[in-house]
Amino acid sequence: MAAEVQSAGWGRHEQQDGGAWRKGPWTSQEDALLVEHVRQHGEGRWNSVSKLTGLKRSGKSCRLRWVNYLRPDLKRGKITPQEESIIVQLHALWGNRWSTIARSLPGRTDNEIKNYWRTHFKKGKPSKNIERARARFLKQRREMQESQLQRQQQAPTPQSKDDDDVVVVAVAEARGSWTDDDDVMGGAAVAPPPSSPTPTPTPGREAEELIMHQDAMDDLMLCPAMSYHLLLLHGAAGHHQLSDGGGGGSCCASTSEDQYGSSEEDGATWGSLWNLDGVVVDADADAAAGACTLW
DNA sequence: AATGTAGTCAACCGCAGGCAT
DNA sequence: CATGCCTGCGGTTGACTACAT
Repeated sequence: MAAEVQSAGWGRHEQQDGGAWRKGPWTSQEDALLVEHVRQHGEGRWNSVSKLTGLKRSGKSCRLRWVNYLRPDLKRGKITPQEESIIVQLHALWGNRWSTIARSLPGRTDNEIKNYWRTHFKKGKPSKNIERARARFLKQRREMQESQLQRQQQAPTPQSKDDDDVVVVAVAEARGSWTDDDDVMGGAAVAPPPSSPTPTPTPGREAEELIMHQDAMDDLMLCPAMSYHLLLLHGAAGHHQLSDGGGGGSCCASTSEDQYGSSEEDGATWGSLWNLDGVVVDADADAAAGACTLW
């Protein structure tokens, strides 16, 4: 039922003025009309756009155009290696849930990410950067686990809970102080799993979910920035504090432009975090891992 | 310079879930 | 509770561009 109704739904207000919806590329005039409409009425109510603006576009088309092209917070330009790594790792975690992945990449649309994936990974091999990053993350995770083990052996803490559980809870608690808009990797790290699209879960609820998805959290450790957050929460990152970047809550919680724009110093921030180009995956990889200063 | 091929991107289509009535 | 509508998502397509031959 839904299918037929739905298709009809979007085209239902059909034929405004007896004519069919316009299709194909948008003109600048149409864009202007849509932008003006959103400016006045906000997002949503897409089906009313045609009535209010005279635009001969379906609500569905209007929404798509706005979301994928006209939104002011969209980031233009190529996907950066950092973003690429995030995409790959989140895809490994979530599969083709492009919208979920997109939420971890402010300024990028699901469509963009989807296209990028299809172009770069669908039929080909992952880039060198990705392979390097994967190798490094695996290695670093192993080292982390080893160091944790050592810590536990050397100085058993009064904590009754397993370390990983503590991390999970800490992440959930920290969530409260991070904003979705600002929090790039934080969003990624604590984004609800695919099966639980909770709009605004309470911290407690979220902690519960995260604990429930302990396996997923384990996978998340593959992502350097996510792991970084976890390390921060463990107090293992020295002077790097979550308060860095103000409300952002982390070194990588600045705005999208800040992160990937042309800024060199921001590039340095990411560089220190990801250090993709300098990573060597060989016998000296240990040193390379160390070169990732945040570890 | 012309042609073929691959890559990229915008847009469409169908489906499913949520919400209101 | 059932029905219909709205919105969002993922898959797919087609046009355009860049590059190779």
